[in-house]
Amino acid sequence: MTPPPVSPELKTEVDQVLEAIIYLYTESRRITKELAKRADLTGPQLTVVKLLEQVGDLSLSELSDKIRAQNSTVTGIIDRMEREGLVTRERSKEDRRVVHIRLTSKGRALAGAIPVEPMEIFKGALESLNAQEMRDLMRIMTKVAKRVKQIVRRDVGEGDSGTSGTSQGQGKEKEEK
Amino acid sequence: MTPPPVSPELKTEVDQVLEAIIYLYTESRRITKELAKRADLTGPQLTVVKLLEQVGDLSLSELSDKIRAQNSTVTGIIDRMEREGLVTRERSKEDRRVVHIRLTSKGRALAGAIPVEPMEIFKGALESLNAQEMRDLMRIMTKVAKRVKQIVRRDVGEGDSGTSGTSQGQGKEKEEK
DNA sequence: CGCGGATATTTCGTACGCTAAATATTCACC
DNA sequence: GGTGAATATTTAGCGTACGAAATATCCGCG
Repeated sequence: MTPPPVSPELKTEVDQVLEAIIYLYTESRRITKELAKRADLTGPQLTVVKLLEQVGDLSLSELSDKIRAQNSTVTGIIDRMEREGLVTRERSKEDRRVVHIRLTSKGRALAGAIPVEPMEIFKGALESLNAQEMRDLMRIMTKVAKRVKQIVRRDVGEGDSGTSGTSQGQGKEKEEK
Repeated sequence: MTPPPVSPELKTEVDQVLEAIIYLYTESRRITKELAKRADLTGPQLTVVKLLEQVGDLSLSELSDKIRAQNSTVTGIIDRMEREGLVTRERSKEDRRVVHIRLTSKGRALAGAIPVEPMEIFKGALESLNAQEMRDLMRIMTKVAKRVKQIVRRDVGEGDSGTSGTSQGQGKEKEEK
């Protein structure tokens, strides 16, 4: 992680909610990692293996979409998985720009050995909510997400304008002694 | 990020909530990065600069706690910031193991030039909720977080043992093979 | 005093993750 | 039927992130 919180000293309601969100997110990554380690995989690799097991071969771009990462990132992940003999690359016959990623039998065996998707734990917790809470949560989260999108589009979208400061491109430092 | 979702084809309520959470989290990172870029900083660096501006000098360990990262990670971040003349390292006099991180005037100027903490945007969105929603959200998120902690402690905590099925507390999932 | 255990930070090695630029192909259109 | 815009993937460079091991100190205790 990194950018998020800054563990607040005095907590407002907002801070608490933020903290819960951050906790859940980081925890989901930790859990993925933990589960993955048992199979000598990394978090992203476990995700890929489980995904391919479920939906079959995918092109690298499709894979990137699914796991929400850039192509260049996935290239690296697949490189390492290929090196480990978990997947193979196969150039598409119809469109030779495309590469299909396929699980090897070793990769498939490994996927089978890992019982649940990491996210299941997370889901399990959400499912402990009753119907009413579930509805409320969904409605509220959706509202917040939408609101963030608005603010982002307005405030951050095309930045600058008055942002006078910021830019000390090269001013160079020479303050201290 | 990476481990999380796997963009679901059919979305249950749970999936939607998950997606909202993931969206909010990744968006908060994206925003931090975006704001940071205007000052020629990275996300974590902006976080550090803003933090030091507000609370003053911190030891490296204190800093790690605050931004929820490992010491070794923060060492790297501070290395680069020191190189850029944004902060200085000062060995503590009382305990020579400790290093105090201090903003330089350049770092301070930069911090001053950036108007809001990135998290403010996020908070702004949460604040658009009415009192009732806020209470609900806090209660629900806290409950979910607590539940995840339970499951984690039981299923993932100390690995192996009989954890064959990573079984969720509630019988739950057993749908797909 | 001197030793062993605890604590603070750094170093090392590996894996993401992103952007920008390079490559390789495909496709549309003249 | 060739050329330039689009698309798919890879390469290159930088900055996190983490765990484990190395370093340097500090501290309590005999």
